[in-house]
Amino acid sequence: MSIKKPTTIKDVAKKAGVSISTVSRVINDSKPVTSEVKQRVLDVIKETGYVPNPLARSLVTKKSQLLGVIVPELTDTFSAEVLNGIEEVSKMYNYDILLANTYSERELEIKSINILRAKQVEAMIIVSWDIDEHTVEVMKNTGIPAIYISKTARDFDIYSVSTQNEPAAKDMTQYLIDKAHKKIALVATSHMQENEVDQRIAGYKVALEKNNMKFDENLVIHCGSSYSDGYDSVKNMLESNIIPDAIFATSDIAAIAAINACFDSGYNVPNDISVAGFNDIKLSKVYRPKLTTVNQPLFDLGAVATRVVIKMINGEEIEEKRVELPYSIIERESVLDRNK
Amino acid sequence: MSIKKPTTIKDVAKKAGVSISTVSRVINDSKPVTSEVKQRVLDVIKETGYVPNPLARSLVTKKSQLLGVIVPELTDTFSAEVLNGIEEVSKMYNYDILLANTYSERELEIKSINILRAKQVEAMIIVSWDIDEHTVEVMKNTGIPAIYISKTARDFDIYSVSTQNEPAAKDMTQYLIDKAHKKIALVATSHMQENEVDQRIAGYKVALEKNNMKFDENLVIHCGSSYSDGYDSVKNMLESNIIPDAIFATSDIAAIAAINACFDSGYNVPNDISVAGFNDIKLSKVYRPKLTTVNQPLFDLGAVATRVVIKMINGEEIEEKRVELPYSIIERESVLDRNK
DNA sequence: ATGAAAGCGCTAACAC
DNA sequence: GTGTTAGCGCTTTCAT
Repeated sequence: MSIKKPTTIKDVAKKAGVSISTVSRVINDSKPVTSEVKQRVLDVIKETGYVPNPLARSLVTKKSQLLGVIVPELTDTFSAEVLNGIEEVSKMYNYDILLANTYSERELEIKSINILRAKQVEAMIIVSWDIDEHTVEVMKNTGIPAIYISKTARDFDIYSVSTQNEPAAKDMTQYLIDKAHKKIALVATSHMQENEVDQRIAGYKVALEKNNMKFDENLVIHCGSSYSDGYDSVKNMLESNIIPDAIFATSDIAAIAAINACFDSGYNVPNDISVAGFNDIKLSKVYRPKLTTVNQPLFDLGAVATRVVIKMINGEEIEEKRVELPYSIIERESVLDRNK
Repeated sequence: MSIKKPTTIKDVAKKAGVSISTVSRVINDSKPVTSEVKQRVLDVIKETGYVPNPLARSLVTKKSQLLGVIVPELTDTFSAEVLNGIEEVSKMYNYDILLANTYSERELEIKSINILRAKQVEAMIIVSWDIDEHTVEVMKNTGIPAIYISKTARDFDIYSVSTQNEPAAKDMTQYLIDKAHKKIALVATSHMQENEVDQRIAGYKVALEKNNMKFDENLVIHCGSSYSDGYDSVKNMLESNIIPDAIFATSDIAAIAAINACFDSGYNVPNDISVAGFNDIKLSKVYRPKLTTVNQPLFDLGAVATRVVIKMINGEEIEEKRVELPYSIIERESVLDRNK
């Protein structure tokens, strides 16, 4: 490991026979410089491989070109894909990402905010299953621009990007009804609290009412978000002899768990029971039967959030505090049309 | 968005009626300070909510407390889990992660190195499917400590962490042989080049030889790493009437693709054909039949790499340049014991 | 158009 | 033990 002191602006200035201010002007294009001098400086820069030290620059400009990103879980498809979108756009705008992972723990969330703040990030993007009031408070107190990517964003007065959950759930339920399903169970997964899936449950209810189908509490299963939670819940339902002709799960993982539970209880999917999911994770295309599900533009969620946050940094006007991206229903194999 | 100028060391010094050096000493514990004075400073810090500006600190200490992490793909389970390990350990050591995603593109890889370097990261962790010579060269030229997480690491004179690929493949092949499989196909997926799976192929060969089974070129399928690549290849093989009694895929995704291809060609897994994978991604526990596969300690790969790299930063001696972590075979349902 | 100099917030000699 | 001061590498007035 050779210890090579990096070239500084001083070195360049000396080599080019100009003052450091001139060098600064050249690299920032901030003030006119005689083209001849400019060229000389540029040559020296190329020759020495000089790279301005962003730390020093940030110290004076107060612009770190850093975006803080807080995710609840890295290994989760949702986060990963959103992160992809964030990464792509921030790169376009020459921002870098400072990453923090919270495992959905409140304390870690707040700690992360403080760390990222200390690191001088210019803005934060917070991905959360379930936004916490205290966290929002802490975030607001920092005075740093922030945007949330979360289904629960509408419960707070914050900038956010999300998908339209209620209509999506309504449409999927309607889709199931259109395919002549009479007894539709809902597997409502929640990460932390109940309230976050409320919108999807609401959508489910709306569709039912619209079709004069009565809402049956027994057909609504609340469970955790893990695979095994979903599996056990559905297994239980089936064993209690509550046999729906369709199951709408509010996450793909739960939907897959439901499919497996059905099979293990002797029911075929989709012949006996149809199953629909939510999220369109990669796996849903691969699993057999291929999952009919609701697609959310995960990448775009991240991309849009990043654009908004960069606008905020630049002091630009934000049209709407809450952006909702469109969803779409992806028809695959796990739902059978029972009309025929 | 209230514009509040953050408290600086000066403000604290003034409020506490001491010099800034004393404040510095208190916050860094770098020199003894009378406990009474210390308390006074601490009080002011608490009162004002002062947080030292790491940028300014880094500028003088040349320690950014930043780790650069380069991954080939964020949405990939492998990267995500490794990243998890990196995140966890770096947090322990008070380092933050600057993230770059390369989509396995050489150019982006090099660009990322330069960006991260400019951002003053103290070390880099590079996750790569297939290490590129030029990239290694560029990296070495930066003089920044680096460690690679890659199967192809052994081809270079670099610090690396990986799993023991060859023995793992050998063992899995042996396992298949032990279960009385006579005709074992190998689906060798590669991300970019051929050479990276060589070790696994080698392991496969070794096991075959050891059991006096002859190596049959026709049973080795080379294909890309995507699901559909794997699916198509296996489908083709089956349609060419090459019917193995076991398929060993060098990735779980390929293994799942193989399972689906078998089913679609009318073969039952594991009754007609056994299938084994590699990686033990989350999905492999959930898929039906549950996948028998090789587990790699993904999280640990990241964790260990981070520890090593931090040691390097601190100028500590590194015992071995190449660390290889143990693997294990996870027996699930996709392989049948044909001895009975 | 260019240079000199101040200063961003902090650490680390160096004095006392 | 504590204060003074010189930078770290850069941008940005303010002169010239």
